[in-house]
Amino acid sequence: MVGDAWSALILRDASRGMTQFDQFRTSLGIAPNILSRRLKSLTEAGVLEKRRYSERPPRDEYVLTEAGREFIPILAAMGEWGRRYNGGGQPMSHLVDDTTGETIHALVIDESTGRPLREMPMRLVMPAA
Amino acid sequence: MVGDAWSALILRDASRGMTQFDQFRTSLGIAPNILSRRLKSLTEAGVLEKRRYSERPPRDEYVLTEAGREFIPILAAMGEWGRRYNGGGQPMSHLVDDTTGETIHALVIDESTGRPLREMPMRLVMPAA
DNA sequence: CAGCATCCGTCGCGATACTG
DNA sequence: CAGTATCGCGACGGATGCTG
Repeated sequence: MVGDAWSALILRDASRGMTQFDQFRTSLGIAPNILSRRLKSLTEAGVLEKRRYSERPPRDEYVLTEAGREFIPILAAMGEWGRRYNGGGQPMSHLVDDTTGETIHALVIDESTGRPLREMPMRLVMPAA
Repeated sequence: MVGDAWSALILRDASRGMTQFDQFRTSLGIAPNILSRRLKSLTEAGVLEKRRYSERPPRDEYVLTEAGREFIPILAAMGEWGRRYNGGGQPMSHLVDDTTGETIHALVIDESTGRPLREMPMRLVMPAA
């Protein structure tokens, strides 16, 4: 779903409250036809929802669905990883808690035990063929 | 890094202990030239390491680096997401704790507060231009 | 402001054949 | 077992122009 050059960035911007076509366009510097294509595919994938917020003139906005909102932490985890292993000491964007201002470090755990997945021995179980 | 059709699947298989060219090839049904290309790019990305384990005949194996191992939980989180929002009730592969047999549910939290990122108000801070 | 239509270049994948 | 060489195709991104 985000295996292309732009979709992940669009979702990131959407999580920051961006909703309009032109906001995405100017924020990302993406060609309008490409943005249109990606917004459509993200909508069809069920992570964005197109909503008409004005009839005259007709205006649509794109907002994250629940599935889309639930995907944002994964983007955050990818960001955390990139900062650690590909940052190279350069200053990079990062997340901060909007209430305390503290830097956020994304970590993937097992929900029931609370243990980091990184240190858990696990097995992938395939469905019955 | 995994924005193509195969790299994520290769890393997944590598996390299950797969190391050899032909293991990946038969497991995934990928064309050999493509596999070669992807193994090279993943190696250059620093998530796989090529190691010679036999001199005569020359044999190499591909093993996850620390960066590669640290990426696996992110794949797990993506799998969890897909199961929830794109599974459609169909039987899918899932992770189990290898010691207890319990099903693992990946969750992204903030490391210092322990709160799920999903329910945290956050802000993306850009580096100084 | 919010797109769609068209055309075009590039890159990644797939199939096949071949090598040490 | 572990790749390389070659070819064709499709998907994606980019530029440009047009519409309501």
